[in-house]
Amino acid sequence: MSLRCALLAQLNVEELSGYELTRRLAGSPGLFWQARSQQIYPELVRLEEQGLLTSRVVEQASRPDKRLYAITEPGRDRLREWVLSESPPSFAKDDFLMKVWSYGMVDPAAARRALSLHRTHHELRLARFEEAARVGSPGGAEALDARQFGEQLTIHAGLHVERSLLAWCAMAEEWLRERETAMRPSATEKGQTA
Amino acid sequence: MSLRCALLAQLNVEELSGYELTRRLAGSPGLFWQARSQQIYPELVRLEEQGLLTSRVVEQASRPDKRLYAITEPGRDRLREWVLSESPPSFAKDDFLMKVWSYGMVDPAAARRALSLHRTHHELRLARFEEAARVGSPGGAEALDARQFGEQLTIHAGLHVERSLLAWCAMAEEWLRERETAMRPSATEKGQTA
DNA sequence: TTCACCATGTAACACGTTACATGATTGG
DNA sequence: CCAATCATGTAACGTGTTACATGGTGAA
Repeated sequence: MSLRCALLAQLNVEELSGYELTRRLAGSPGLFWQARSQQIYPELVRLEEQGLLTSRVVEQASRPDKRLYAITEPGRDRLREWVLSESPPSFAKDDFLMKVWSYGMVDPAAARRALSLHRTHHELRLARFEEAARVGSPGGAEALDARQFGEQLTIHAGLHVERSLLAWCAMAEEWLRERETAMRPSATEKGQTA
Repeated sequence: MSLRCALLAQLNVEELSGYELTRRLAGSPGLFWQARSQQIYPELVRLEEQGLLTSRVVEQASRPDKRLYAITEPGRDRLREWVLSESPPSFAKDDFLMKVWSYGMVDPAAARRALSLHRTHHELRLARFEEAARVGSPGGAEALDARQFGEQLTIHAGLHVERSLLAWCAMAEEWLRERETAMRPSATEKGQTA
């Protein structure tokens, strides 16, 4: 439903090919919304059928030909409407937290290792967001054009979330360390229940 | 894939019916993983076919009979393995942030209204997490049993994330206010591009 | 020559949501 | 009598992933 609108949002800025859209959705917007080419190409066809996009083939020497998609007026209308529509927050469906839910039932030391590995993922993501923030706003806090403005907002959302999750990881590791030492003396069966 | 394990995690604590599991996954752990009965019942059947669960029918007077599911040893093995397995962070696929990406292209005042509505959702969720933290750890910081330990960890993850998102909302609303006033003087065509 | 990049797809499957369907008991 | 709660499902659909498939160009 909203891959549809993610594509419209990109094409609202400029004309792009399916290939280039695929690359975009692995870049900065892809930090919180990724999609694969196999999903994108058919979706573009559907959007054109619905009149939200038009396309034209551009012949290229020394490269395969490509089909450039452009947004139409109905497409812009659809996008505008969608952008301002309400959306419930979607921090639901988290694999990792479902695992953490059982951390009281496994060996605390093993849990702590898993957690610390997970933390490295978030450190990496934070670094990516920081990089994106630097690259995306060269003129500093102000002087953002229309596209950069929204992009920077989303990047900062990422920064906020990643930092808070790293803080949580530190707290959780501490909890596990405490649990570890609290269980050590009496833990003849290694404290495993799960 | 991990609804499977979400169910195993619940049943690792106690024997439950499909109905009760449905209720659980709309409660405290369900704050970050929800599933509907229509998905749960068939999944339980599949898990039993695979030998990860067993079930027995309990006849009830004055209530419909119910089928209680219990985890088996292979089920526990599967769960243990899953709990400690690596999972990449999953803050991907966020509808709302995809919308925010286009906030530079719509009327800033309208965007700010949408954002402020979104903020109320997060305020509500934060309140739910705070309530869950209070109810779930009556004995204070320590004295958590095996189940409460993991549950509290996940609840605190929720607390961290919700607070950071509220901070971000405040920042974003401020950005939009600034953009609003910056555009107002020269904005004869109301500043809409999208 | 081999690898990476450009460029576009199809097919099968897994996962999740919506809508529909049934039927008993308890409390207001 | 009506609504809510207990209890369990089926069917259709939409979305997303994995695997498979093709073929040209440019650089090392």
